[in-house]
Amino acid sequence: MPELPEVEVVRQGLAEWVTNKKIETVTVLHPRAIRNFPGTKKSFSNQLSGEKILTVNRRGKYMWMELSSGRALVTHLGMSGQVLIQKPNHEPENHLRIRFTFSNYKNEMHFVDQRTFGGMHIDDLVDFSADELVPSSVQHIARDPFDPKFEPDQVVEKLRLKKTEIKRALLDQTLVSGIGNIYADESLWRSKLHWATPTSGISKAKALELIGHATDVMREALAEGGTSFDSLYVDVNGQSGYFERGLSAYGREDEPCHRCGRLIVRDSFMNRSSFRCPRCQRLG
DNA sequence: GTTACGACCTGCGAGC
DNA sequence: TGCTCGCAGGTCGTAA
Repeated sequence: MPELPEVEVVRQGLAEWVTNKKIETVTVLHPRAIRNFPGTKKSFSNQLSGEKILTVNRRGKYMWMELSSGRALVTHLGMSGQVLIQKPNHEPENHLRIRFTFSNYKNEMHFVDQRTFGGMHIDDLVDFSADELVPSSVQHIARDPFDPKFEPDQVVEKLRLKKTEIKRALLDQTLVSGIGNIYADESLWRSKLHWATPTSGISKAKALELIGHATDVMREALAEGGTSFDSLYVDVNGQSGYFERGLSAYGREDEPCHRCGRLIVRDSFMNRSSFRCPRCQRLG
């Protein structure tokens, strides 16, 4: 599932291949892929045709391409989204949703999404802080740990004011962005915290340790090209990452804890799974 | 204002 | 073999 490291891998690939490329045609093959765009498929295509891609940026799991008109093409991969660079005669993917061609580049850009939780839309760029523009639809997203201006102290301060469970807070993209189910479980395992620990009961030092572990585990994953459980997560060239073998909790139900040997358990949490060591990560 | 929860969506695998 | 059902989970809207 694309979380911060996986989206960053895609962003880096896109920055390499589509910067300074001029969009010629845009074909929308599934309406849900542009559900956050207020216009029609045709107007989406018309608004993008002729635009030059200047930069490829990211905040948390949101990615956007800054366009020559001053607007942005915003992309969220959702659960199964991929942005692929393909040769012009490439067989269309089963779940190809949007196809882009360029006037000064022979290859195509394909937005592929099996579960259609992801999508693209066009947005205005607005001031976020000094010399920093973000799409208006991304304004509410907090800085992620890869952001040079990310301040762990501020996150910890806000986190400790919340009245909720620690994992729920980690997944709150308005508090700290980029963390999804996989890296939340890994950070909690490294910090020896149960997912249901109340945020109000966590010391400042422990909360800082947790944010530090979240940052570390996502940096390690980025260095390995991200985490892949299946063919749903790949980079722009269709290659999978290798961090799955670096995981200590997520997806390891009934396997021994790397620290104490007890078998990892799976709990149901927020209608999804949460993996933890029953000895290292006890509640209270 | 804050928190909790259901809905959205599709392919895959387990179970019958 | 073929069918049904549960599961995967990021985000948003709505209810409390």
